[in-house]
Amino acid sequence: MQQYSVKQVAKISGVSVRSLHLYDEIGLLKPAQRSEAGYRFYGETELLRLQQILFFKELGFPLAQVKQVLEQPDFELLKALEWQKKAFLERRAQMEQVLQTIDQTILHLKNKGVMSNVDWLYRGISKEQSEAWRKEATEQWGDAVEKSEKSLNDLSRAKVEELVAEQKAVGESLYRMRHHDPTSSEVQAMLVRHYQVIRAFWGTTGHSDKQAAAYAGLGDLYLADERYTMIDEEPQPEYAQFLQQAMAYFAETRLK
Amino acid sequence: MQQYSVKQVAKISGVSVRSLHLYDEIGLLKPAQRSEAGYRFYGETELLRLQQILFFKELGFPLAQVKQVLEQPDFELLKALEWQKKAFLERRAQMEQVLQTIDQTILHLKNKGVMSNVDWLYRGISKEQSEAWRKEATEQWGDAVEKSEKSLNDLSRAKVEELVAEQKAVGESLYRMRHHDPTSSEVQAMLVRHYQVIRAFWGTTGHSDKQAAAYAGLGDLYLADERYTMIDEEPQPEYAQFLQQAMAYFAETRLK
DNA sequence: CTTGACCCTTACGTAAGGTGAGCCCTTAAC
DNA sequence: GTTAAGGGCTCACCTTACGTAAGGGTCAAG
Repeated sequence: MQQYSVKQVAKISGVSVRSLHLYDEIGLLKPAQRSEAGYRFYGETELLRLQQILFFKELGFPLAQVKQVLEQPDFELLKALEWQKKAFLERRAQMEQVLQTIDQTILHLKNKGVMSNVDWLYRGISKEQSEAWRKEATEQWGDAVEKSEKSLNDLSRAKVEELVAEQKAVGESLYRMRHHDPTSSEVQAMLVRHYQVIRAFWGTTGHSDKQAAAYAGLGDLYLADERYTMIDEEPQPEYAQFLQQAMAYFAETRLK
Repeated sequence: MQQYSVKQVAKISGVSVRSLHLYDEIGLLKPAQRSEAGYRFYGETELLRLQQILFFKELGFPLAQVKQVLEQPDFELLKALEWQKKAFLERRAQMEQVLQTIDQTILHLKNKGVMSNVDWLYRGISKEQSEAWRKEATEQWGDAVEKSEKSLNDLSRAKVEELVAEQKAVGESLYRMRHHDPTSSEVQAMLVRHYQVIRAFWGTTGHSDKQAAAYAGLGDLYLADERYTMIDEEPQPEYAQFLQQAMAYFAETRLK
């Protein structure tokens, strides 16, 4: 029967020698024999068991649970696996959102040159946290700007106030038009003003293609995150939908 | 100006008091003031910074890097974000695979009742590890069975040998037919034998619907993991494709 | 004046090892 | 016969981002 030293097992299995020591120590994987000098030697059986250990480790089980699972009959295993699957699905969903956040942040940064802290700050935060912020943000449009006022160091205070007022007015107008056709001329005309405001906040760099993408992206953002279109603490999904469509159309027809 | 105690900040932001202490200690987030008695008090500015911290933490940055990022200009941030995105995409891809593995394992367990250690053992293992195993598994069909022989305690040794031989023969026959139509009668006839062998290994429990699903699932597995259809260390993707199609057809027409 | 809710610091525990020191074993080369 | 290399062993401290006391100070209300 074949005997393998720690180094050999490490090489075969890809785990470190230290890990093997650890697994031995916690009784997860004991060597088949010890030489007189205390050297560990593993057989085929142990390699097989190591495979199982790595399998469950890869699934995200902590070592203690791996140990349990390998000692338990199949029934428990099944339950453990299904539990693990649920946890995995959750984590994946969360990752999806984080990825979106990263993408949008990158987009914003690229098209802005300078970070204004206006938008991205409030994204990708976990439920309770945003919950808390929501309470403080009674009025979406004005408040977000006000909060980030400090960081808009490239704009004068007067300019900021002007923009806030304009933003507010535009927002209200658009909201009143929420049942119009998003591609209609009156809506699109209002979007010109909206676009100007946004540009003023973001600075006006980059190629026009990129600007189009950025503006359309902002529309998607409104759709993806209800906080952007909340009015008096109430989310407005159809308004978000309307805005997104209008902005996409605007980007397509005016900015390309 | 508003002042917040640790407890209040914790409640607002959702982080623990301990974390705030830690962030203070490592200089990531210092309170605006300390009272005479040493009490920490945070202002709006600090809450804002905390939001940023949480944002990057959510993106998976270690605290040390968060600190760096918040001190660096935007340029570095952009690079960091894109780097992070790549890492994220990788992790997601890996998760996808693990999820598949879990699903298949669950399926196998459910349709088998008893775990045979034949298949699932060799799945979901990282590259280097499977690399090592691959070297030892010169002959896929026979070897995998031989290796798991010990655990097939419900089958006699003679029976196992018979099955191994049959499995081998069937596998070779199927391989020779790999350019035939997967739905042809000669292929499907051979699949009957294949199915018998598989059933013998797995035990024969469960509803026929489930058996159909399991058998088709095994076909998918052949397609998903080249190790199942390797011949002389060479992966055989078209053979895998052929097998998967043939088995899916078989499951659909004979097992439902 | 006491009670209870806060706050502080200090310090140990956690998971899964990485890294290194100090020392022993075995083997091949000189 | 010795020596150097390459393992191997144990012991023990380091890491991340906190959790969880322990032991003691502060502050407002009753």
